[in-house]
Amino acid sequence: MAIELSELRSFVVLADHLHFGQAAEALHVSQPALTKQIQRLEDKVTGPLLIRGYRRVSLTPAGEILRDRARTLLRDAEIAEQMARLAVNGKAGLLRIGFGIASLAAGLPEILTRFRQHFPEVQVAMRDMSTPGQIEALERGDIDVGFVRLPVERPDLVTLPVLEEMLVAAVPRGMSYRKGLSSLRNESFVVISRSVSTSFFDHLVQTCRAAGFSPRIVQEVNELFTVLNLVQAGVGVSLVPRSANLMRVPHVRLLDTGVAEAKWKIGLAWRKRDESDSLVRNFISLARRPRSVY
Amino acid sequence: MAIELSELRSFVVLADHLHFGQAAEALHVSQPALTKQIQRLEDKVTGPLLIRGYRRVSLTPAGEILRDRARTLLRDAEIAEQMARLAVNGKAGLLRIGFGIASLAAGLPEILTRFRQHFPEVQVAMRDMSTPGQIEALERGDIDVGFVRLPVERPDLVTLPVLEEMLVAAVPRGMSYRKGLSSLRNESFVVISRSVSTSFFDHLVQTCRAAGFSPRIVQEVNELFTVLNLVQAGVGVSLVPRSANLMRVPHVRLLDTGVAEAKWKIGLAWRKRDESDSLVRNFISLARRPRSVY
DNA sequence: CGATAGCCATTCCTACAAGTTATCAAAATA
DNA sequence: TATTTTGATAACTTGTAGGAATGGCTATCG
Repeated sequence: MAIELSELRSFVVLADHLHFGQAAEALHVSQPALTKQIQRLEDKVTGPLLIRGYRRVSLTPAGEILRDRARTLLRDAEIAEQMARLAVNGKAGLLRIGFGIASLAAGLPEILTRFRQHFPEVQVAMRDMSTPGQIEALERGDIDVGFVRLPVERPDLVTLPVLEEMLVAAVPRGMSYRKGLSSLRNESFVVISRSVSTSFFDHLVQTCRAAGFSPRIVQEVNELFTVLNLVQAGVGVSLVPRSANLMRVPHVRLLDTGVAEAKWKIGLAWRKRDESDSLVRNFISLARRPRSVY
Repeated sequence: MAIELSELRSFVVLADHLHFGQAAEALHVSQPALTKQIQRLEDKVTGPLLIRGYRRVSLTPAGEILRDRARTLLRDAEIAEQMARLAVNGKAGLLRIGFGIASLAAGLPEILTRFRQHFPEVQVAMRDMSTPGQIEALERGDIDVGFVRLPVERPDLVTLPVLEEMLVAAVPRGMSYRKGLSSLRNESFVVISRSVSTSFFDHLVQTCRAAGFSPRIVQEVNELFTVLNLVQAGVGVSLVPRSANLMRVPHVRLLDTGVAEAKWKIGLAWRKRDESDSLVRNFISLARRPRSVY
């Protein structure tokens, strides 16, 4: 028979009181019960842990060693139980989140901040990847939730629309925009590289097409922030997510395209079989709750 | 109710097998018993640790966390039990040993070596102190055993003669020693400082007195080895423990004094109330066993 | 010195908790 | 639809941990 934690708990309390009666009271058991618990423990370690003297109980050297080890053991057990309890409630563990260009500027940072506040014990791993990349990563189990461009139609994935995003024209101050998007038909375009996000790039081209022209792309960069700065510098114009206004680059105006195709939905995606995973569930329900946008 | 190690043991085995029937068999219990154990555990952490699918049991994220923590916890518990078991048998713990000038050269190193071989888990702390210092340290509980000059007469201490030691004359090669110790009546003496060991110093003077003279002390040093080297260098002569021959300083002869007072007994001393301390008992019984001397 | 008090061990009994056997229920094959 | 696999449930049994009462040892006190 191996040692049980309850025995160690009793032993540690006894080691603190050095008095069977008082320790028993502290443990809410009768004194004979404690005596027998300690005897069991002493049987298991094949020797005495305490010296029972007249009105004086003291620890043997072995008892002192076990007391010290038992203390840390009990603390560790406490922590293990606590962590498991947090984990089953989705309050601890590891959540791997995929996100793309647009979602970063949009609601993601705020959702993340809120999630961190609610579940400080959860480790969050962020992975920057395109929507198709996220879908593949979800199916392969490399990430747990993704911020994807909707719609996603996969039998094993579930999605939840989180917000509607739209492309707006980013033009330097002073540039004419009388006729809406088509005003930019002859301008130079600075865009995020197609290799960074195929879908975003394609969507930009698509939107221009809807306005009746093909954008003349003169520069491709990797960051949305860079795009805006190049627009400010007069290198060209661009179409960016409306949420880019959060970046507040001066002298750059963000203007409605007036084109229906400019809009798209961003949503959360996760595995259907993770519906029961409380960590994922917690994240979803937090993202679902109303939040300030822009 | 708090978690018990037996529950964690069952859970870990189940997490390894991922099959209730097989895990139950491995644990030598029936399958329903295991099912209930796991249910208890899941109650305690307030949520599921396993997903029971058709022909497929798998761990929840919380289950994985608990499995990992449980494993280290069980290992630690194992170690704690093992250490306690060793400790009650006097095979682990801390033994503080006092020793003086003479005992170091005498049997101590060998006893120590043997003790280390038999009880490798026992930490040994050595403290260099005189016989009266050791007696006081024993009574104050600062050391557990001491190598002392006998006799010791204290009601709360027990002693065991270990070996008989005697002072021998240390003279440089070529010096006359025809008439025994009294040959040295007019020589210069190099001795160990009285502040290092009062009893040793006094014993040296006592021995000379028995030979009919008072030693003329020209130098006091702190180490026996230094004494021998000064003798070799011709600074003077001395009386040293016979066991000093182990140091084998060349050109120094160690010669019998022919004086009964030169002899004394070295013994082990320990607290009477430590008779039940298996660590001390083990050391004593090892010291008691026959050993090679010189 | 016998009486007393303090304190742990022992004994005996009860009750609950944990185990066993037998059976059920769900899900995927064949 | 019958069968197989596998975990959950039900009903019953038993081991054992805990409670109350008692015993026994030891130092102190009147």
